[in-house]
Amino acid sequence: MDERRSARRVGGRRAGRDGQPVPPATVARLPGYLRALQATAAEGAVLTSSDELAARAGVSPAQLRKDLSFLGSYGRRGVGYDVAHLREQITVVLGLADVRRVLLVGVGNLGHALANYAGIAERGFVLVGLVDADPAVVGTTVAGLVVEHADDLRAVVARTGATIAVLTTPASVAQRTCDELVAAGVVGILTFAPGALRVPDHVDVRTVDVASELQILAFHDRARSAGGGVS
Amino acid sequence: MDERRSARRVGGRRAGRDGQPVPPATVARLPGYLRALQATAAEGAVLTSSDELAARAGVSPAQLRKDLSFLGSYGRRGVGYDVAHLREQITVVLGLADVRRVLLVGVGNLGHALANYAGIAERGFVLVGLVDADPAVVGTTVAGLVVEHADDLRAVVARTGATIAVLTTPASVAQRTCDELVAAGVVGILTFAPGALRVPDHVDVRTVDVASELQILAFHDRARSAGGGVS
DNA sequence: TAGATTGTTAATCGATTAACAATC
DNA sequence: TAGATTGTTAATCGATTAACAATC
Repeated sequence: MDERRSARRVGGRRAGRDGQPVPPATVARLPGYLRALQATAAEGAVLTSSDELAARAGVSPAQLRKDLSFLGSYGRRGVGYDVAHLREQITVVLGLADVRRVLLVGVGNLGHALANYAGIAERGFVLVGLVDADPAVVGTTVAGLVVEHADDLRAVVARTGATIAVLTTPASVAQRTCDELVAAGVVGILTFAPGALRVPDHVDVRTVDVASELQILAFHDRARSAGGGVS
Repeated sequence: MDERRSARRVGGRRAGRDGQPVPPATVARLPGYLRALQATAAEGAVLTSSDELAARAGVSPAQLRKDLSFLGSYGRRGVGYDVAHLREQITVVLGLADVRRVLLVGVGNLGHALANYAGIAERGFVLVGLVDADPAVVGTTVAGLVVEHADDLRAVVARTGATIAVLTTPASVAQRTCDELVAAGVVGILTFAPGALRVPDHVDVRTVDVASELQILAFHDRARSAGGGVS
């Protein structure tokens, strides 16, 4: 086993260059750094600093340097970071060196919007399939793909080689669909259905719940107005 | 000033019943508990336990009890929690006792889908306005509301009394639109545009970045396949 | 009373921050 | 060399977990 090629795991967490695991909180910020670097590169800058990059990403310079230190030492003291090189390193760490294949399940209003969302393709992914249970939707073309039937989900995953799925079905069928995706071999699921999904340990779930986000905002809204007394 | 009615603040964080602040991590889980309680109530249960509720919400019973303890003591030892009462308490804490008015800015594919998303109304919010910069969209009716022009944003906020905004504009105009929302008096913003938004301290921002979520999933996907050697 | 289940405590764990030595 | 900026350390802070006394 070639240690330079293989990924070493430390306590179930992917190891960085030096064998240290990358903390989840750091992983969650890496996409923001990558995006900030792309903006910097677009302006033609060759070098950048933790100050500049942190400002763009909306974190503190200390936080940024700490995060990058988990990946390795990609900056030069007194100089800064090479934009192209750091961009490349983060791309590799995030697993975006190879394009990831994404399957979208549930082509309703939201699924339709996401299928046409350019940001997905721009940031390392290919949409390889669309699946829905509604006969009226199956067979139609959305974002250049023909929508296939939910009954064929397993075959679609096998044929397309999708490893990541976006789940935009009604909440009532989310868990069942999730189970089918897992059975088909998908290892990452981004769900927009409210409610917790149960998955085996080797599967990763991220949940976007719009109403929950609004409720969190409402908490602060209330905290703000309650003291002041708007009357 | 009546202490029983007014909200006390501790270090800028809203205080719970006993004056202790509610930790952000706890606040972020409250919507999940509320939803679990609604499901429990829908099944006709009058009492529930930390075990059952935690399982539904996808957290540990210890976590749930700890979280609820920040709000006060709403359970009975040896008995459990009264579903209706706990539901009411969390609703109040989250600031959902009064319906919150939401403005949606950017009626493209995604904005259109969100405007029609029933979950928003079901969970304590009213959509009170739609705004877009595209003359082809302004004047059309979406989700029962006539889309107004972005130039009138300030007037729309004033007229509708919206305190929370959903931002689904292109990334290029997100910061400018955000500034206008803040100037108009909005105190909570849920943005779907990638990239950090700068806002004053009294404004709360939550960001949903679909591509970032996928990239986080890609990290784990890579971690998984790199060790195993698929070929 | 006996059994069940909360609310709270203390211990552990992970994340953030600040400061500065290393080094370009 | 002098100035700049990283990478790392140590301190602080916040979140999670496990255990159990309180109490229904």
